[in-house]
Order: sequence, then C-alpha cells, then structure tokens
Amino acid sequence: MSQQTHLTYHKPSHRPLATAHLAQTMSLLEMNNQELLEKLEGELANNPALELIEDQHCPTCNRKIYGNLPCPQCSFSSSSNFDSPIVYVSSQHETYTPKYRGSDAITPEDFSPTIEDLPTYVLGQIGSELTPEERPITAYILTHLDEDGLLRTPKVEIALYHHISISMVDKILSKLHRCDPIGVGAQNPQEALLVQLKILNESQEIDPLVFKAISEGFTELSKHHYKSLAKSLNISIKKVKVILKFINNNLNPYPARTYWGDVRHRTESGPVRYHNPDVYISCYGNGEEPQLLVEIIWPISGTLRVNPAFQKALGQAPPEKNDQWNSDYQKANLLVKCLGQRNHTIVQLMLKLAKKQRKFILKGDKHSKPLTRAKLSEELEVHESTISRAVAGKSVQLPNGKIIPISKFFDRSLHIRTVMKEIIENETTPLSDTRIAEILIEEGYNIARRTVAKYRSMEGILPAHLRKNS
DNA sequence: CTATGGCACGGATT
DNA sequence: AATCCGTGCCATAG
Repeated sequence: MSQQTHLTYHKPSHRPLATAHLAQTMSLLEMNNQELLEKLEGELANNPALELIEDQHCPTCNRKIYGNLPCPQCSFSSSSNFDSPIVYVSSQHETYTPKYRGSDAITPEDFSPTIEDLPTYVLGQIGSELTPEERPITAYILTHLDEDGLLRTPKVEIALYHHISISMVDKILSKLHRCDPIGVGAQNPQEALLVQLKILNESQEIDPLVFKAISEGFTELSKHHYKSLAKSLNISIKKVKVILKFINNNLNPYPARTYWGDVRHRTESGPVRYHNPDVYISCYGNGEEPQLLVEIIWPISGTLRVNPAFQKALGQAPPEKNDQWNSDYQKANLLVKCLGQRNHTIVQLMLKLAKKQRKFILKGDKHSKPLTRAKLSEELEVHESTISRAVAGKSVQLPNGKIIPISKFFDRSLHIRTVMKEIIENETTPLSDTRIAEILIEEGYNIARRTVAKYRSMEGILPAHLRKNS
C-alpha cells in the first residue's frame, strides 16, 4: 500500500518540512491518550487554522470515521476472516469500567462496558446503607473525587462546608472505602493502599512487613528506591521485591485506575501511570473463534482538520498578519497530517500485534509468544524506534477486562513464567528450583536453574522451603 | 550437603 | 549507548 513509504521514518531526508514532519510524528507517537488530549486541546486553543468538526461519515459505507484516518470499514473490511482482527479507531467514549483488577475469572461475556460514571457507580453500591443526613455529604464527596478516585479535598473543608464533625466525615469515608474500586475516597495513594490492605487483611493473612513498607517507606517505594527502602526497613532487597510484587498484584494506589504497573519511568517525575487504556481489544462473536475487535481510542470527540475558511482567507490576510497566518496554516496542516500518520502507525501495529498474539489475548498469559520489537519492525517496515515509541507508556484493555501495558506483548518470558506458576500451584510437595527447572526442560523449555529462581522472585513466589502446600 | 540469594558478566534488545 | 535478561560462580543459611 502507498502509505508504507510514509512509515519508513528512518529514510534520510533533507527537506526541512520533512524533518519537522518526522519530529512531530515521532513525538505524537510517543504520547498516550492523556498526553495527546492535552496537546490537542492546546493546539486547538492556540491555532486558529485548526478546527474540530463532527465526526464524518464515510461516503461509501456510511460508517462513522474517527481519528483523522481513512474509513476503517472500507480499508480493512477485505480481511474479514477471524484470523485478522478488525481494527478501527473510535472516539473516546465516556465509559468507566469498574472492574477492580485482581480476579482472574472474568470471561468475555462478563465484560460489558458500563456507561456509569464513577460517582453514580459508587453511590449505587452504598446508597442504601446511608442515613438521610449522610447522603448529601456522600454525594458531595463523590463529586469531588479526582480522576483517580482520590479525594484531594481536605476533610476539614468538607466538615466545615456541611457543618458536621470530622469524625462524621471519617465515618462516611470508611464506608466509602469499601466500595468497588476499593479505596475510593482515600486522601492520597498511600492511604488508598493502606485501606485496601486492611480490607484484604480481613480475608487473608498478610505479611506485616507490607504494612510497614507502605506506611513508613512510602516515599522510597513510590520513587522506586528499593535499596534505600531495604536499608531503612532493615530487610534484604529481595524481600522488598516480594513486597513490591504483592503490592503490584493486589493493591492499587489510584483506585479508579485499573492498572498500576511497575514500569520504568519515562520522566524523573515518577513511574508512568496508566490511566484509561489507549486501546481496547474485544471479541466479536461468541464462538470458539471470535473475531478480535481492536479499538484505538481517540481522545477527543470529533475530527481535527484545517479550517477551509481559514485557508481561503489566507490570500486576503492583512499584510502585518500575513506571516502569522501562514505559519499557523503550515503548522495546522502539519499537525493534521502527522496525526493521521500517528494513528495509522498505531493501527498497523495493533493489527499485527493482535494477529500475532491472538492466543495470548484470548486464552491468557500462557499463550503469549515471545516477540521482539525488532522483529515486528521488520515486518511492518518501520524503524525499531518507531515501535518502541508507539508502545512506550500505552496501555490496552483486553477482552477479559484487564488493562495491561502494551509492552507486555513483548515479554520474552511471560509464557514460561506462567507455566512455572502452574507447576508450583499444582505441586503436591514444595519443589526446589532445581526440580522445577528439570520439569520445565522436560516440557521443552530450556531454562537454567538460576533463571527459575529469578522468575520465582519476579512473580513474588516464596522459595520452596517457605512454601506450604495446599 | 543442598537450596537460594547476590553479584557480575556477556549477549541481546531497545 | 543504555538497559535488560539469562546464567554461572560463590557465599550463606538451614
């Protein structure tokens, strides 16, 4: 297809426009939805040459088209066997999906996006438990939650505003904390973690060190300064990692976010956080072989284009404004083109990924195939760094409702780790690392004993002698 | 003596 | 060029 040439970003070019084009496409590619949203809003506010129009309908198939892209239906419908996923770009819908991660057993049928917003959703759960006096206060609190489900407004303020005591506020908050995104209404990530931990503790035994790590070493924890954390708690770094894994697996500092990964940080300001997914993957059809539906989320509703009226007016610009207008026009034009290209790249990427990792998407971690960015870049005929940029810091929601970073599609050892986990779960008597390695080798995974130990610790599984059997 | 964790090296990936 | 990952070797705990 003709676009392929546009995708080979590594081709040297001497035209200045092309370099600007290149630079902008790359930076746009790196952005996830949140960042893109901010960027677009900024551009729209500052550049009169840009306009946001209603989403268009495709002239031939009359489907809605989004995201400054050609019609998805027409360009992709040729590949409609179940092997090739349908890919399309869709506008950001206001769905809040209240799946609190943790339970594995969410099947595609269970998963239907809920159209409620967070306050409504939470209120629906506890509405009946509240006394008439508590009700308006709760509503007030809920509407003051930030996008992460945290309550940044000081308690005192609420108490004063409603002329009630702080203990009253506390009482309501503690009820709130137990609602579905467990920990909603906590004052900060730290409190959210503690609340979740407390509730979890009621149903299972929890290492008191986890409490200590969160309450005393939270700053180190959030900065990923594990060595200093280990020192201040006077435990081994190994132990810290076990704790960390536990936290990552079971707790969520931002209750309304579905995912918090321990991912490398992109900026000094802290770990990359996943807000809403940038891509949805869902199933179309319920059979054995459902077709995959890949949805690239476009952060704004509407399509961005260069305002034709502005373009017309260019010729009649007042002389003193001429330069300004021209540059606005150029910039707008560039942005629109780059956006289209960014989206095109992401679409191609996700299409390929969905195809390659189909089993992983449908059947879970065990079927993940080791895949490197390099290999994919070869197939897509783009530069490696293009893939890296497109993948970095973005997240995707799978048909089972889990939100994972896209980089998980490139995990080299995910499948072995899951097989290993299964072995350990099914063991009758605790198996030593050596033994596990032997079993894995028998099953065809060539792996060293030392590596088993590494995987174990990655998964937060205790060594054999500390494991008791079930 | 056996099972694991720590450190560090080299090759692959990004 | 920087980082990640699998491994081997050695120290330590049990």
